[in-house]
Amino acid sequence: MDVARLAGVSQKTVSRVFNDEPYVSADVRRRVLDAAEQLGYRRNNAARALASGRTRSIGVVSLGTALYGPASLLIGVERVVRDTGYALRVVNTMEGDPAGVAGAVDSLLDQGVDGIVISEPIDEADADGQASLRADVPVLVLGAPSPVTAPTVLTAGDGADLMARTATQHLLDLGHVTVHHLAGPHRWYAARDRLDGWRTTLTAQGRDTPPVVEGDWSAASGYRAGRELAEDGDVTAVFAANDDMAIGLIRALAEAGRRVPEDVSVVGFDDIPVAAYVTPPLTTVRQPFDAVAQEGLKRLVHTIENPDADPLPPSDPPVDLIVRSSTAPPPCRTPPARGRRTASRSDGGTHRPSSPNGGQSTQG
Amino acid sequence: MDVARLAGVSQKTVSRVFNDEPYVSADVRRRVLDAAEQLGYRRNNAARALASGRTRSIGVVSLGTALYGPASLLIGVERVVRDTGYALRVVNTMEGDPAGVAGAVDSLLDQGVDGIVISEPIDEADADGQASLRADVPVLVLGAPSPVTAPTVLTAGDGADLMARTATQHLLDLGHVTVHHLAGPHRWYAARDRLDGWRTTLTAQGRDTPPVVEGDWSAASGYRAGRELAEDGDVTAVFAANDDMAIGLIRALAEAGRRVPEDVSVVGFDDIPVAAYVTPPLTTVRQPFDAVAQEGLKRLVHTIENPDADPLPPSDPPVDLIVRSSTAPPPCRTPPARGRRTASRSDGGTHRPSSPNGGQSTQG
DNA sequence: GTGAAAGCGCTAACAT
DNA sequence: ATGTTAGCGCTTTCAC
Repeated sequence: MDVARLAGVSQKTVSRVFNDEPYVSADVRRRVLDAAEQLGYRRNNAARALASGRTRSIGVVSLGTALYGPASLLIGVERVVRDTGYALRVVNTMEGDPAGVAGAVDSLLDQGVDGIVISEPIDEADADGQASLRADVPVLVLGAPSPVTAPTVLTAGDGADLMARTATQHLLDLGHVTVHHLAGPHRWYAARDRLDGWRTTLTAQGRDTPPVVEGDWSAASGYRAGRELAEDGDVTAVFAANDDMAIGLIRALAEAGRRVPEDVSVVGFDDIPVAAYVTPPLTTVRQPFDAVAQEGLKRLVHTIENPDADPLPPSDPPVDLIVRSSTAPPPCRTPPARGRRTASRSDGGTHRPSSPNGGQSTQG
Repeated sequence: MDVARLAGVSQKTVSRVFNDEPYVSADVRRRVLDAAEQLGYRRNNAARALASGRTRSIGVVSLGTALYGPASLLIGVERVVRDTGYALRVVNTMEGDPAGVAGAVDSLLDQGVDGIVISEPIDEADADGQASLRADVPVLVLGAPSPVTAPTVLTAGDGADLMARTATQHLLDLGHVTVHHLAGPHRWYAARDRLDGWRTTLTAQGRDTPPVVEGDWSAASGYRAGRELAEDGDVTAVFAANDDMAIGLIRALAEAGRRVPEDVSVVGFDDIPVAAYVTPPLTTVRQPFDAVAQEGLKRLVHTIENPDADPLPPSDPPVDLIVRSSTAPPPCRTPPARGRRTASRSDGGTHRPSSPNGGQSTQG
């Protein structure tokens, strides 16, 4: 190694300097650093990985979608991974991808990673996929438990259940007799979590559990669901599994002459950036993406670096319900004359004195 | 190597099989594959990289934001990179990050990548950063030219200019006397491109160039800008540099009693998923993220694998203006009685027979 | 068509 | 505090 020669020391000493190992005199350290600087030296990671058996990189399996949730989670993961000194390798899976998550994990294993993060897992199409999801490095599953075989399997961010309960409860507290649910695709753990939270809250209070309408996270699917729901005069409150669907839903409701929130209250999920600015400003649950990523990665890295120690215990992230203007008490039980609303026109309730930025926030 | 022993061949032959090199008999290939299968063998990438001097991975510097544009671009890049057989390393830069893009590039170089993609570059805070952005591998800059020093510097996706011209022209064609512009942060190349396109169109037709209002891409900033613009009775058309700002803008306009599109037309940029479902459905320009990523990466990989050949020539992506309901001809010059609209309420034009999904699309 | 030898640039283990 | 010796698992080069 040229740096060693230039600094007049052994290769091993250079290695020591760059790895911040003890037992290098200040003088030697300086000489090495200078020599390296002068030569524009940067240590070869491939050689390092080969010799040490560790790649110092973490792989993440992410959904190939610009949906706010998955994208935010990925960003959070990147930041934390980099802070811990690891590099990040990313592999996306598209929904319906034949190779799926198993294929993505495999490709990460091929590349060589010290740990794997599976973000927002969904069920694979074929049942036999179950067994094939195995890794020989620790795995962190974000958003839900998942059938993975690995030396250590960690879970974080599975708090959607509680958040969904909070959202549903908010509607109930407003006086609604029951709450309808516009769910995400059933294959998504995240969607099932939210659905469970909703159902749990309803049954715990002895309320009716109306049939679930399932969307695909898109505003378009929310719109379709909205047309359906608008038919049913009994619907006074809907909890949508994400904000995009809530927005589509509100539009369909408005077009059908059902005002939000006067006739129907809607709660979303995610708190996407435009949520405060649509009409009406959306009441929603903000997901703590960064906190989840941070907490999960901390435990994953701990496990990577202390394979024999006990894994760190999980900790629950906060629930953050943002109350804006899409929710209100239900309309009076003895409704005014049916002719009261004109069928062909609608508005989203902009007549309220509005301050979109705000919305009171409730920690729970 | 155990596989070699089990198959009764040399190490080199195993290598040949796994690299699809010629000159291996079908029989031997089978034996090797079987042995590998049996042993659960997967080749060690670190060793491969060390011996060959190529890491077969590409690094991408991305903005650490869930904004639709950057996120979509990243997804496109990942897909294409994986299709070409490379691995993807990701480093995010936050706006205002002291290390910035230069730091990100450096960390990628440290990790060892064969090429670098810089997505959506923005100006660094300090002027002296210019010189430090150098890499010893080919670089692809997505979205704009950028001062980078590297063996090869490629550019793709710098067509925002043309798209902005199309958007502005659409408004002019509708009969508006001039068009206001709600720009993105000036530090972003993408924002400047759009601004340039807007200005060019206006001056080319001898129109007035109203002062630019600058936002930060967020709906909140669009809302602020909207309050300002609503004061000015001359404003009949606004081209917003992204959809989020357009949505905030529309809300502010609505609150001020200015109807969209009857009083003011608004065009957005991006075509985010909810664009068709907000009120009114947004006319916007769809960005061809996938096409840009694909085209750019194809050229980058070509350069990586044929360092001495001439780089492939760039090709222009299509422009896709989606006309929905937020644009219309300007109000009559001799306006109807002022009392026609009730000041305290507003709607976004939902009275139109609406089909949010649609919107006619114009290839240009 | 196949194999032998050398070495990529590090780190691990053991000197000194 | 610093140096020596071995490899890590592959690809390269050249020989057969």
